[in-house]
Amino acid sequence: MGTLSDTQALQDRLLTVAKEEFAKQGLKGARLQKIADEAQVPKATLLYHFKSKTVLYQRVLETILSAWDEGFEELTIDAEPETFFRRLIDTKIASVRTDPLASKLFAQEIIQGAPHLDAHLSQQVKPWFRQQVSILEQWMDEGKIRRTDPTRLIFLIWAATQHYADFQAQVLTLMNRQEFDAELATDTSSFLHEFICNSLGIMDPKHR
Amino acid sequence: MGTLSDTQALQDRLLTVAKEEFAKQGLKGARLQKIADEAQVPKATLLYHFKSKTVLYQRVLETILSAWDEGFEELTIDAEPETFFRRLIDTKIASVRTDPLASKLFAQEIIQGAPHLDAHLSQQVKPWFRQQVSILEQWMDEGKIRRTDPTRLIFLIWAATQHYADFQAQVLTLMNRQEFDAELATDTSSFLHEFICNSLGIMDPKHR
DNA sequence: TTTTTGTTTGACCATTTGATCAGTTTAGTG
DNA sequence: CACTAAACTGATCAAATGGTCAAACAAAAA
Repeated sequence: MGTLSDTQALQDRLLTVAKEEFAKQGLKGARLQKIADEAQVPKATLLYHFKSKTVLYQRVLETILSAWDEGFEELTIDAEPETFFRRLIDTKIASVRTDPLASKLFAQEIIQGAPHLDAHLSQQVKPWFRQQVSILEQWMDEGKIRRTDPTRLIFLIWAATQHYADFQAQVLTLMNRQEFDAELATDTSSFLHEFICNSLGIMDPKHR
Repeated sequence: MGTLSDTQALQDRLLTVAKEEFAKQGLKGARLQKIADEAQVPKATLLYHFKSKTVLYQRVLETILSAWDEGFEELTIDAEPETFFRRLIDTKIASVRTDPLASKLFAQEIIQGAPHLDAHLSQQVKPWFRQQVSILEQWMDEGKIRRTDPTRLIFLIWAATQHYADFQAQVLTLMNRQEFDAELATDTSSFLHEFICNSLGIMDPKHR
C-alpha cells in the first residue's frame, strides 16, 4: 500500500467531496471539517494534501475548468449551423445534467466577481469565445443564418443551458418535478435547438 | 430628532448596505462588522435593529422580493404578444441594470437550494408563473405565436436577462467593457426581443 | 537492519465572529 | 423638570474555524 496511486486516489476523492461542499455552501461557507468528515479522513490529513482552504478551492476550480475546456474544444469546428448548435446545446445540457455542482460552483465564483479566475477568463474562455463569434459571423456573411449579434447569441445559449443547473431548485419547483432526469434533459435540448434554429431561420432537416 | 422616520431611515440604510455585502460575499461570507462599518454605525447598533444575522438576511431578501413582485404584477395582462415581450424584457433588463446586486443575491440563494424562500417560490412565483404560461398557451391556441413549450420559453427569458446581472464579470470581460451602461442595456433588450419574436414568428411592426 | 522519505493524526492555538448585556444617552410626554 | 421608553454603544464572551506541529507510522532505499 501507500503507493503513489493511493495518494492520488485520496486527493481525487478529497477534491470530489470538496467540490460538493463548495458548490453547496460557497467558498466562505464551506467547512474543512465537513469536507474531511465526508471523505472519512481527519482534518489534518486534508490539510496535509492541500496546504490551505484557498489552495483546495483553486484545485477544485482548476479541475472543473480543465474538464470543461476539454469537452468544448472538440466541437469547435463544424460544417453546418444546424449540427453545430445541436452539438453545442447537447454538450452543455449533458454537462449541466451530469455535473450540476460544477456549474453551481462556477456560477458563484462569477457572481462574486470571479476573483480566482480572471486569468482563466481572459486566457482560456476569451479565445474560445472569439472563435465561436467568428464562426457565427462567417455564417451570417454567407447567409446561412439570420444576421444578429453573435456575442449575445452565445450568451443566450450559455445562460439558457446553465440556468437548468444553477436554478435547479426553482426550475424543479415550477415544473413540479423531483429531479432533472434524462427525459427532461433531452426535451430541454430539443426545445432550445428548435427555438434557436427558428430564430436564426435554420430549417429543421425533418421539415425540409 | 429621533423620530420614527429616523429609525426607519437608518434601518433602510442598513438594509441597503447589507444587501451589497450579502450579494458580494454570500450569507455565510458576509460580516456584520463590515456592514456596520459601511453604514458608519457600531456593530451593536446593527444588532439592535436586527436581532441576528439571519433575520437581517431574511429582511433583505423580503425587501428584494416584494419590490420584484410589485414591478412584475403590473405587466401581466396585455393585448399583443409583441408588446408583452417587449415590456417583460425591458422591465427585466432594467431591473438587472438598476439593481444587479439584488439579482446576484437572489441567484446565490437559489443556487444553494433556496433554503430561505421555498415559501415565496411556491406562493408568489408559482402563481405568477402559471399565469404567464396560460397567457402564452392562449396565444398559441389563437395562432398568434408559434407553438412551443411555454414553461421553457419563460425560463429562457429569465435566464437570458438575469445572466447580464449574475455573470456581469464574465460578460464585461468578453465584451471588453468596463460597465453595464444604458446603451448596452437597450441593445441587449432589442436583441432579445428581436430574437424571441423571430423564433415565435411575430413580425416586427417596423417591418410589417 | 538501518535510514530516509512520505503520510497520518490527535492535540493544540490564534483569530474571527455572531451575539449579549449593562450602562448611557436621547427624545417625547405630562 | 421629572419620568419613561426607545435607541445607542463599549466591553465582553463563547463558539467555531482555519491552520500548525510534533510525534507516530509506513514503505521504499541503502
